[in-house]
Amino acid sequence: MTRASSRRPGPPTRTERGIPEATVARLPVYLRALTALSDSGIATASSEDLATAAGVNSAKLRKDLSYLGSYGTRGVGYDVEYLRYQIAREIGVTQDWAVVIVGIGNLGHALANYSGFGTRGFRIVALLDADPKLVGERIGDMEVRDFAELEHIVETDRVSIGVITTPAGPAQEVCDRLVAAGVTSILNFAPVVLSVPDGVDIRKVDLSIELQILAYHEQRKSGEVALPQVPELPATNALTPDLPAVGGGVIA
Amino acid sequence: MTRASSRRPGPPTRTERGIPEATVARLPVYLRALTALSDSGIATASSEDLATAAGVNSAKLRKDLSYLGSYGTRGVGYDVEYLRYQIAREIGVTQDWAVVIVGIGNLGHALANYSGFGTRGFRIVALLDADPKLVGERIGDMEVRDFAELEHIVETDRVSIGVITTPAGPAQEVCDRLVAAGVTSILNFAPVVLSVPDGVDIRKVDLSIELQILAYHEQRKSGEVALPQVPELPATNALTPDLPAVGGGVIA
DNA sequence: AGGAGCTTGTGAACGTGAGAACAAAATCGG
DNA sequence: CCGATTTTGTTCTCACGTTCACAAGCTCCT
Ligand SMILES: NC(=O)c1ccc[n+]([C@@H]2O[C@H](COP(=O)([O-])OP(=O)(O)OC[C@H]3O[C@@H](n4cnc5c(N)ncnc54)[C@H](O)[C@@H]3O)[C@@H](O)[C@H]2O)c1
Ligand SMILES: NC(=O)c1ccc[n+]([C@@H]2O[C@H](COP(=O)([O-])OP(=O)(O)OC[C@H]3O[C@@H](n4cnc5c(N)ncnc54)[C@H](O)[C@@H]3O)[C@@H](O)[C@H]2O)c1
Repeated sequence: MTRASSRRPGPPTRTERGIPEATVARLPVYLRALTALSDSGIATASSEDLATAAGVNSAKLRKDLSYLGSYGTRGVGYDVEYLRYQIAREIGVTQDWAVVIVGIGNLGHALANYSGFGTRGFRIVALLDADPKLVGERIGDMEVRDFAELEHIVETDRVSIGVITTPAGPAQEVCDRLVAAGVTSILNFAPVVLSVPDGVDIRKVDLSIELQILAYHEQRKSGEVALPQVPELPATNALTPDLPAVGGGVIA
Repeated sequence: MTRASSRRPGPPTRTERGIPEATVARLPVYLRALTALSDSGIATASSEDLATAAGVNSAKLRKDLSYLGSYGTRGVGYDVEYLRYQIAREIGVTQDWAVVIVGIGNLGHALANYSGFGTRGFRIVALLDADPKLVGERIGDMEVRDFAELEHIVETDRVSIGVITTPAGPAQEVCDRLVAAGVTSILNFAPVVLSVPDGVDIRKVDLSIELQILAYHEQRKSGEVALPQVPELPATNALTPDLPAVGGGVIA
């Protein structure tokens, strides 16, 4: 509340062309839905059609789109190609983004083999690993290179996005190197909380967390009322009594 | 406002032991942080310590934990082992959940090779694929089985969680089969919006979307004010003019 | 025993997000 | 040219989530 002139309750905030985060997260879904419609030869779609294709409700979709501008036509709907272009431009996928992947193990290999990135908006410019045995291996039309080349590659290819698929242990160190080299957006698959300086964006993908969230809901579907019995509180902060061993491990 | 007796502003809602969704999503993070602390030999931790380890602010952490009960000690903090057990119990990872993975391609292989699930709370009971060439292949101590065996396996092993790593095309069909077989929680990696009946939970992991969200923020870091020029609106809903080809493709 | 010092648990204020509802704008048929 | 019909863009309201701030409660020291 220090700036932003005189803000009354008003709309969500929308700081000078700033789009609400929840909306930003849905734009890629709309983009994909539009592409699907386009591929089906559909030229115009109503908010209802689009909302169905994107799995949201139509009021939300219209409000989301309204943050970008007025790209629809009342009584008609949206021109699929035109809207697709507008969203792509807003997200920034009209240009190509250079990406490096660090840690070419199980997951790194899968990502490297994946054609979905290359096709649209993202270009993988390097696969990096610290393991000398992996360096030089060919994956598709790329070759695994030594992690030491990071700084050089980032500078040469103007890399702004880094993907971390190393084990949890070295992830923070790798992250620091990426940031120092000039990478300002990071997608992290390692199950650790990474800390980055201001100005660097970080997102994480965490399988174990997703499964655990599902487990929570699953538990309450079946058990419903019958939750496992709670062991009595420890008398004081006594040195941990014998509780069943349970997980959520650091390695998980 | 139809039910729930007389709801005044009151607390978030907390429908009869129901924990807010945002909190549920963070509990696994706390669980991991506690395991890390435990492994470092730390027996007691304050909300501040825990919050730092989990990458959230301490007020939020305390409020989250308060939904589970009063497991801390004022002036002291939380007993690490005890809290870890309580969270694990609440999430439901004190028991093992049987999981099937459908679609053993690049990503399915990576998941199958991953030790992180098996270690705690989740047990992969089958790897399924429709491709006869893959059926029979060994991955670790498991063997790829025919997708046709799904129903049998789900029943025998009481599978409640399914992971979909097939291409987008067959994903809905696979999903329907899973649901029909009795699976009530699904983790989907295919870039499509799956529809499921009430009572089935679904979560998605979508790489392209994550990257596109990063791209959005990246674009506004660099360009800041200088956004690419907007082409003029189409006069009417004329058949789509010549816009640059852009992505977010269905395959992505 | 009593007070000083910490740290939890929670009430209250604030901000963000979702959805219902509707006026405004466009098309179309007569 | 007008009224019926369709569908957007937006307003209003309620629900949810986050953060602050502080009383209550615990430990330890004197
Ligand atoms: N494989 C999965 O399905 C899966 C699922 C969920 C999470 N994860 C997480 O993803 C990450 C990768 O998993 P994985 O199965 O591919 O592991 P992995 O062990 O197969 O591969 C890790 C790779 O990182 C490389 N590496 C290690 N230290 C490095 C460093 N300092 N610099 C550069 N490279 C380094 C290793 O040489 C190895 O090639 C892990 O953190 C894991 O927890 C994996
Ligand atoms: N590989 C990645 O890094 C990556 C990244 C992001 C998203 N994805 C998505 O994850 C999914 C899998 O990717 P992938 O690279 O492993 O693909 P893939 O083509 O390597 O593997 C797909 C597997 O699914 C099997 N399959 C096809 N139809 C099936 C059916 N009806 N029933 C059972 N099995 C069937 C195929 O035989 C194949 O083995 C895709 O939807 C992809 O878009 C993958």
